[in-house]
Amino acid sequence: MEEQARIMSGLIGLAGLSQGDVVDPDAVRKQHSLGQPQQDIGDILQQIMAITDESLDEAQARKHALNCHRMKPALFSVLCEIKEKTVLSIRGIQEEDPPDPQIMRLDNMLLAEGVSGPEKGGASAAAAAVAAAAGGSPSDGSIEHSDYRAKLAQIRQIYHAELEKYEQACSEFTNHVMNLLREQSRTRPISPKEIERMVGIIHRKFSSIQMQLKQSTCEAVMILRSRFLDARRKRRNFNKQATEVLNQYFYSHLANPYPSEEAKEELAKKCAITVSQVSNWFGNKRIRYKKNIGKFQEEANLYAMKTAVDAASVSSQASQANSPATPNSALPKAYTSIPFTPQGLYWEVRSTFKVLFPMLSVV
DNA sequence: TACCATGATTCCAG
DNA sequence: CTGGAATCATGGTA
Repeated sequence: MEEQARIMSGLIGLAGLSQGDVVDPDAVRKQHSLGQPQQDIGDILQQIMAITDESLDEAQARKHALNCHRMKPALFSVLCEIKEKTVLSIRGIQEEDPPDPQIMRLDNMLLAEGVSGPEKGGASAAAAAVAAAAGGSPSDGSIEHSDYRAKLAQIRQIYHAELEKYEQACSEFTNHVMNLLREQSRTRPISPKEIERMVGIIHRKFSSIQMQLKQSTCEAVMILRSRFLDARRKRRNFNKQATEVLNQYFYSHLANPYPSEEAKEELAKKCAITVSQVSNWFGNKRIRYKKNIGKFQEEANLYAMKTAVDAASVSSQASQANSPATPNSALPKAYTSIPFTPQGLYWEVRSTFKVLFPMLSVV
């Protein structure tokens, strides 16, 4: 009975009433049984209205008295339980949402582009991917590639700086709210679960901001990429000297115009172009030569003559004891040591066929 | 401005 | 992965 009285007084205290107002629970019961609840409520209202007249010290003192009440924890835990069973459980249903597919998509893209993820591997992987798409090797070091890499690094830097800012703001805000709630939990019932839930809400809010950041970053990468690809399409004719070197090789290897990897590298170096450009050039040259051998005949003769002249000048410088000049002797060793490949054989047969039967161009 | 030349890209087969 | 073939897109020129 004594305990009950204490709880009652505590609750009344919470309602802002003075403990002296209702001291005896029996008296309360008596009043109720007498059928005077309206009078009772009137009193309580009166007392609530009177709170504003209380001094701050009085209110603080009452608050303190309440906080120190030994039944307070029990009361709060009951209230928390009720709260969870009602309000929070309703909200809880929509809590466990699966990871947003949109944000997963953005994350994957940022990772693939080398914006998020490990610094060096990611960035170089992206550069390599772009280089591969451009048909060049990552070590080409062409202006476009370095430009692309620099721009990507810039985007990456901004992204990480912003992300860090958001994370910091998020944790600061979370801490602030947690402290606030902890503080408030002394004066109103707040369960740890509720705090946790609140933190979750904050994180979700911040992650939506993060998603916006990720989205803009993806857009920036896309724009950069498209610009890069546009630039890639811009064709520049090789200079005269480069074309000469490539043609020289082509016509002096007409029987097997398939430069080895080393030969391609050598040619690339000589022409100041990439290995893939050499491959492209040979691919185009073979197909165009084959399509119209007649048209290229003059060019072929010209380069055959040039090669012969070069060879002659080289052989004249060499001693008589050296091996007799061949069309290839003026070329670097890598050029002359190409094995006769099956493609070469196929190429020769087809070319010969075309020379003999130009009218049968369908073959 | 039309036309051809040419480097690059794409698709496919081996 | 490489090369053939078709195609695209741009450069150069008459």
